[in-house]
Amino acid sequence: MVHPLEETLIARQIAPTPMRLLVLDVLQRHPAALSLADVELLLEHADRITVHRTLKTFTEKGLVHRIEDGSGAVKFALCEPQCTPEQHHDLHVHFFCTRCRETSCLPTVAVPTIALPAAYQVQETSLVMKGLCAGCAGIPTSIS
Amino acid sequence: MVHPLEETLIARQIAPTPMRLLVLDVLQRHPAALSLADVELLLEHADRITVHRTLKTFTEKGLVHRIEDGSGAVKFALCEPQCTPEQHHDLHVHFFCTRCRETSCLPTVAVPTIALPAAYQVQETSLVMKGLCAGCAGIPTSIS
DNA sequence: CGGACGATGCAATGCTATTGCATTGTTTCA
DNA sequence: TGAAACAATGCAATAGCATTGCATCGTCCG
Repeated sequence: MVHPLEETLIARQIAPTPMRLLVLDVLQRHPAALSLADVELLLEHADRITVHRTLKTFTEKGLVHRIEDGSGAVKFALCEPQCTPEQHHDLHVHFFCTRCRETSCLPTVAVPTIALPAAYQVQETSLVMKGLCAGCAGIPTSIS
Repeated sequence: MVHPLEETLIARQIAPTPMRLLVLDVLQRHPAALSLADVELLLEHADRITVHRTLKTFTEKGLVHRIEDGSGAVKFALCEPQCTPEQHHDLHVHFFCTRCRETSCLPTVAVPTIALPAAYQVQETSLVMKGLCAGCAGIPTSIS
């Protein structure tokens, strides 16, 4: 029987190499969006460049989407199953916690339709909210 | 009579040095948001670090706001008069043109109120739309 | 006049993303 | 089976933006 992780990659036409399975596994286990450095740390012995190219491949194949949360580093999170390489369905809000610096997807909060002057052709909308996440909101300010 | 540019700085409690007046002048003349490198180029003989610190000061004093448009470089644009250092009123949509790579503020397009689960404490909302701007939309794809 | 303070500018550094190139591993086909 | 063809990997090196350290300069104030 083929491993579920392998099936996920094959469904996206990505060759299921060991490294890619490891990266996918990390992404699936982690609820928050991960930066390149995050993945590198979580995998211990992984090469930074290989992880970088793996995430690039994943993005091009529509398996993950990029999130620019203003932290300086681009983060990555798994897409919904219906995403395609041409059209990322990451039309949900992303939340960046200024305390724990974690970025999470809020799949239940849709990005509203916004009307622009007719001359504009919109290809993509990115909506990032910043503040305190559910876990950090109740904790008084302190150095973690 | 005090120069209008000086008045703007003094109103924000920023000492009106020549360099700051130059940077402010560039920002006022330019309709699109400018990156650090943009300002540096437009001022020819300005030092990159000084411009950087000038923009940092302007941001802290509530004169300009930072825009992360995903181009890799942070861009800056003048705030509305009612902005304060504590609360930036940049609650308008920003538009990043993927063709001319210019980022512009759309003051007339407000960011809609978005309800999050109660546990979240929102401090800031950033909404960037990407596509073709009014000027580039009519031009057929070509290498500029 | 002289000290204090802020602003400026040069040099150097850190961090993230990215490319070049050689090696490894796997698939394909004769 | 064996060898070419191709993709994936990993080390080294580079590029670009942001940032800090430190010395200098200029101005304001006592």
